[in-house]
Amino acid sequence: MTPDEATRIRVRWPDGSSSDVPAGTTAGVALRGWNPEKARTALAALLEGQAVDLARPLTRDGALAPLAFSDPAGREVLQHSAAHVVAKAITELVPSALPTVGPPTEEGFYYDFEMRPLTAEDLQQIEVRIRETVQRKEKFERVEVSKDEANRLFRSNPHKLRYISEVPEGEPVSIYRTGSFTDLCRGPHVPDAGWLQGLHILGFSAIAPEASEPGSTFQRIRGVAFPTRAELDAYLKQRAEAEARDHRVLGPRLELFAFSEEIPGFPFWHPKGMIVVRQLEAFVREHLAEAGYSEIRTPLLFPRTVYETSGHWEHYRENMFLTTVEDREFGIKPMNCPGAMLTFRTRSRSYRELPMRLAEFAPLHRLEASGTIHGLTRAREFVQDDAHLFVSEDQIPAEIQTLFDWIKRAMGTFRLEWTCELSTRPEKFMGTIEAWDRAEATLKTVLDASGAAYKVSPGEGAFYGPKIDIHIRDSLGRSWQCGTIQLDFQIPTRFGLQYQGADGALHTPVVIHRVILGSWERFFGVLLEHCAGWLPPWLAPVQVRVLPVTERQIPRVNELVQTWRGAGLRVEFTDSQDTLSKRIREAEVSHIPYIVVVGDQEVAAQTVALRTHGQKGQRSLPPDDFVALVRAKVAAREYDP
RNA sequence: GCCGCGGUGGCUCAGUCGGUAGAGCGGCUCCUUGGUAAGGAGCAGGUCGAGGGUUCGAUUCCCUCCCGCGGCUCCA
Repeated sequence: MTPDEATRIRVRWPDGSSSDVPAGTTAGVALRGWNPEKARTALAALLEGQAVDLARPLTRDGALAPLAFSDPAGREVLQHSAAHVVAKAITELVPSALPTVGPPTEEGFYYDFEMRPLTAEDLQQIEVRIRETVQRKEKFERVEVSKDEANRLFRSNPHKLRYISEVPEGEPVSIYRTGSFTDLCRGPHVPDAGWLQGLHILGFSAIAPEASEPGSTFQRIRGVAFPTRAELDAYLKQRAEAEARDHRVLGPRLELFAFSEEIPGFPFWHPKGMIVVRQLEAFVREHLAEAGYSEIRTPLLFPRTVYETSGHWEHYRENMFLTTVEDREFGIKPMNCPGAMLTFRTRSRSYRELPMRLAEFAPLHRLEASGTIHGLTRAREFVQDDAHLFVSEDQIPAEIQTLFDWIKRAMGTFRLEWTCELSTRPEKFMGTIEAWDRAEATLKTVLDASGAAYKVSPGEGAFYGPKIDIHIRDSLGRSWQCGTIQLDFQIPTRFGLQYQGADGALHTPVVIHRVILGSWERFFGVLLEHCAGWLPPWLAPVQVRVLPVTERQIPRVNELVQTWRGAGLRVEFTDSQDTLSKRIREAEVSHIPYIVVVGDQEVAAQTVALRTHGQKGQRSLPPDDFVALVRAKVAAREYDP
């Protein structure tokens, strides 16, 4: 029909070149004409920066680029296409299932359905159907329809009808068909399901029903997709390795900590784990000394009245362990704030005392929902490296800047990647909106000045103030909040805290609640996974294991162990009952960084044979040199042995 | 707390279509005295998560609870 065929349009390519193609040429065909090699790995295209299907006809001049799986946006296209194929399988298997949304995620994708709970048998059936769809290379076809038409198509699915109603009036609604399955979707998608050779279901679970639909049940099925089977296999292998470093497995195996069925969520720190905790404490205390902190110790338990003052009774009671003694209600403290506030309030204070920085490492108890307990990273009892800074408003930026610098340094010591988040006023909050706005603006100013990239999470603040959170990731990529800096204009007022200013008038201080590592528990859990159980020498509970080759060297080994312990090294030795190879293996699986072997040669030469984790082979050196080496690594808190 | 899956010696797992259980590692003992990731032999160790029900008989089937795992919600 088209006179347009005569019309040619100009396509600009990423390499700066451009070509003329007939109007109506699809993005895919144009790409092949430009660069067949790049077109081969393209699963979609970028048209003027916007992801589109390869089947999209080009209608006007513009910039066009291939979109491959290696591009984050391309990866999302593949994940989203995978979600459609999964939804197709589920709706075939359970026709009453109502698809809701199926977005890509950081790891892969999920798709939520209003439907009955899935079972393991369902999963097998789903996988069979997915394989069929992929093998048949079923096409993804885009169709644009009117809103009325879309409403007719999805009339049996209230969720989709709601999404359709959100499309601006007059705009066409796009839908995608894959075989028998039709979904409301903006797209784009891969051309066909043959791109999903590496589609894998990670699992399914119930999700909380939407508030508007009480009584209904929703299921989420999660998965991940790769263009090839080989890429999926590589991913699964890496994932299995990550699972092997789970701190919940490593902790008991390395005798660091354990949990008991008797009291879930409460860590038992074993002797070796306690050594690590003490080292972490020392690390943080060094900073406290440099930065002008004082350490305090306050009650673990407060009466209800104190929590009513602090606001915990109203806002946090359901997460507290409560008890009644002599007809008075008490709560075990879930946070250190009340103790710090009462400490400040002991006597009248002067502006000359500010900033007053009070640190407290006390066990905290929170009645976390049973289903959320997760080893050390989510426990019901834990100790934070906590402090409360009582400051005047003009002291806030400098204090937060110092904290930020320290966080950067600390994370560098542990070689942890971290991300930053600014959380703002939640629905349940104390105080005035004006005070909140001021606090949020202050944090934002400091963050902007620091140059750190951060994301804003509206409504995620604590009930008493906005906060900056530091997140680190565990071995499976789950993100955990560790450090946090929270500005609080509320609690000081509620406790009636005051100091006398230079002007002679009484002022209310601002409180900065802050933790750096978070809690020993969570931080250590993540760190253990990060280093796969190979703690840096300064943290390793046993730094050195000494092995005599035969029992002839036992006296020499005893001598070395005595000397080295005197020099502050954490040393163990094993006797000669097992073969040397066996004892080396035991030391390796115990994740001891330095293994020292002493045989007749070493006794004669007055040396030791050193095997260091992460280094090939072994070397011979005088005992004093070895001590100096380890002490230097420990003193500098070096990460590698 | 919600949904799904699971629970067999300290650990990892096999097994019993209902007739009270096996292995490897680890532990202990003995032999071996060895040169950089598992030397050999023997022994000990389990009321099969707990309680109730069905049954002549339950670790096995059913119910409840506890604990664990994966998600959801929530959080240091």
